[in-house]
Amino acid sequence: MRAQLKRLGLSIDWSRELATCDPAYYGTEQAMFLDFWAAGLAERREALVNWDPIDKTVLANEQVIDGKGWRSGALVEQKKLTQWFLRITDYAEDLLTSLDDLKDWPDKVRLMQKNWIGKSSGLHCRFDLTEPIRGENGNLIEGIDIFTTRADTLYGASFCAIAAEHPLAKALAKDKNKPLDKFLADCAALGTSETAIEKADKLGFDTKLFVRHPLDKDWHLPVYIANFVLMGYGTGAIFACPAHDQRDLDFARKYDLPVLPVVRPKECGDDFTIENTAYTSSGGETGNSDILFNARDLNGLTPAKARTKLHKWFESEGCGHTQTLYRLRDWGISRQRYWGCPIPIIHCDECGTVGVPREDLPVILPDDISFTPKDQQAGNPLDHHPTWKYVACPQCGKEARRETDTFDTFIDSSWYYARFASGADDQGEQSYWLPIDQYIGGVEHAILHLLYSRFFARAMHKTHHLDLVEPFRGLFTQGMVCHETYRDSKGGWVSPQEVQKQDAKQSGKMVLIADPTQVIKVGASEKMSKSKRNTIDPDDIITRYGADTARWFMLSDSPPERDVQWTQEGVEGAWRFVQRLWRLMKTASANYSRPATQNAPPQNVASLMTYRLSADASEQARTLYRLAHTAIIDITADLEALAFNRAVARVHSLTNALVDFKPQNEEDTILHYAACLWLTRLFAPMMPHLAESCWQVLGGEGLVVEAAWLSGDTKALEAAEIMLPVQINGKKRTEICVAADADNAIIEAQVLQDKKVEALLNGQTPKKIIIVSGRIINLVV
RNA sequence: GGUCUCGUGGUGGAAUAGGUAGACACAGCAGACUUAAAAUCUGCCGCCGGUUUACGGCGUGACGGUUCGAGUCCGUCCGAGACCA
Repeated sequence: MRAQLKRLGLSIDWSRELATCDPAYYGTEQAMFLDFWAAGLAERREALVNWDPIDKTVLANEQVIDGKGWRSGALVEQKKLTQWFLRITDYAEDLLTSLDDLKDWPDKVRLMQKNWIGKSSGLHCRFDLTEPIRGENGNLIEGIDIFTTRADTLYGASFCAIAAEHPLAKALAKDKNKPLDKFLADCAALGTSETAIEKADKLGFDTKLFVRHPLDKDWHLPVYIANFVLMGYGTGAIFACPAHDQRDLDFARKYDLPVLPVVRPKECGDDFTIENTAYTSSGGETGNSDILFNARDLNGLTPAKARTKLHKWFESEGCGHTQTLYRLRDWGISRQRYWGCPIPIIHCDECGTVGVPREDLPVILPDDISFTPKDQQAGNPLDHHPTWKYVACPQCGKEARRETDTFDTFIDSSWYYARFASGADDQGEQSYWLPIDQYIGGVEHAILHLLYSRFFARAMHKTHHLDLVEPFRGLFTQGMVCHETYRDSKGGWVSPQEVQKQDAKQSGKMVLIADPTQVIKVGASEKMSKSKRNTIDPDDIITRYGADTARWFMLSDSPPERDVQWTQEGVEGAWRFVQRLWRLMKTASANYSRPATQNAPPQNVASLMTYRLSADASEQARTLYRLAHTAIIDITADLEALAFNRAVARVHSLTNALVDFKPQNEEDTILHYAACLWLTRLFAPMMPHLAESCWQVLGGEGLVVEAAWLSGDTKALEAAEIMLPVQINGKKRTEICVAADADNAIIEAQVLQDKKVEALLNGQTPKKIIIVSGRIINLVV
């Protein structure tokens, strides 16, 4: 990888290269973690996780497929484990509001983070049980606390639902109850991911308990335990309004519970009913086209107004309050894997959880571990290691055990930018380099890496490791490199190296090189991956065509935020263009040094970089000059905007003009030569190796990358006459040539005198003439 | 289901601020050069008419709207993708 990047000629400062598996790197990480812990940003607590009982490891939500471990196929359980967490939720509000300041981030990514943080404001209130019951610990449970963003639908309440982990559910479970135990076990087997819960059948268990409606104490609602209610969000309990929430509706239909709509569109009558789709349109701040009905004292209000009224009422009655909730969860960072940074903690029976003393850092991963122990014991290799985890407690000196979990590897990538920026000696450079001006990455990191890094910067700031809180000032999300996929007649994947396109005169089809009778099925272009064998080895391309061809091709067609389709034809096109440029430069250089121009005024290359055309230059010279300066101005702007594909198109255009240009006199020759120097400067950022060779052949001094960037001669772009398109009733019919400084009256007179226009008007007088200066003329008839 | 983004030739894509749609390239077709091929060069290349020339009609997912003028703005729908549920 390193060799390939070097061959491509990327400007990377390799002296700053780092590896996150280097103990020097993760040792700093361990020290920071201890600082976070001391500052209350890290904590150890029990949490529900996906547990694979065969591999004996925690699984991330995305590693649970259909309730089974992606690797072992075992039914995943929800298990309560003691885990380390970073308190990212402390910064939920800050991470959200600061998004507004990240002006050079794509809106898309900011929106994704906003949704992920998921701030919502709602009502916290209580539904009292008709008969209080004893909890697991003997305490009295008098009611169910709920959180809702839709207080306006309270009169449409049909039942209450609590999570399987809710204290009330546990209270019921303590009296042995077989159907309930089975139900709770099923819930535990479902996994913790939202998608799993969303896709699962809505299942409920009737507790036979009842609660009183807070707005009408005589109104009793049944209480269910439901698998779609999450203990981790809000209070772990909801009131259900099936008419206005799809999940509640699915549940109500299944268990035959009442569905009473209380919100309807203004234009519908009071006979508005709900079939199988909940009416959910009034959730936001807007929704003013809706109105409440079937809602007693709230009838006629808009949902937003009804919410305000109810929130006020609950607060004045002292039985509820407005609450802000975030969807964002704390970041669980414990992993039962060998590949990761050891968590620098020692567990002592006497002293509890003790940090590894600074002087003992880094805690280094052992080399002698076994991944598949003979006794078939799966799980964490660090835990099985015969000696590693046994240490003396740093406080009391008694026998103690190391924490055998390692950090989520996302931690490693959450602060590497700071390590790059501070260099090897750790001093002074941070404030020069940070924040990062332009960060580039795939959009797949929009939430995970980019949110973790933003949090980490804040945590590092709080613990005095960093003097800023936003690490990335500008963000650009680039596309992937894709390639067509190929399959043989048996359906097996075939690599691009093994196929070729037959001549159109034969079949034009893709066939196997080894056996041209075998036709290959061409599939969709997809992200390059080894499994689909649609990868191209950069080394092959560089060896065959050179690094610049590869660079040029990648920049040429697609805008960088989109995927690039890698095609053989495209690469060859880029390669032909490299040859074309090279031929042009050789010709220009030869022309310039021909005896015919020996009498030209002495020009060195440096002065030609700012060459300005003389007043009596030829027509074709003036045209070329204008074209070249348009290119300078446009390409400068394109590169600034990362619009490389547009810059490439303009380099093509200028090259075509230079190839076509046949110098007729001395100034023509000088200009042509100068324009070749300019062109070389312009494409140098994209094809640096070729540019240096061209620069050399043209007799440039030093390196072209070190030559000053060009400044466009804006005056050259001002022409004496301009062509204006003429529209009649908005359709382009012809164009006329007018003086650049002509005012509207002159243009109007001129356009009406124009023979073509006269013919097109066919005797009619325009009702109105619209002239947009420098742009267009429109005659309305 | 909700929110957001995007739909332009055979293909990748241009089109600043509502002002000449299709720049630039890939593929294709025809020709020149060549013993031949490759390379190179020249011409054509949105669709439909037309005396294949001058030109005319249609055309940016579909249908409407605003405007002198809409790929661009607004509405509805269809399709794709992302995120959320």
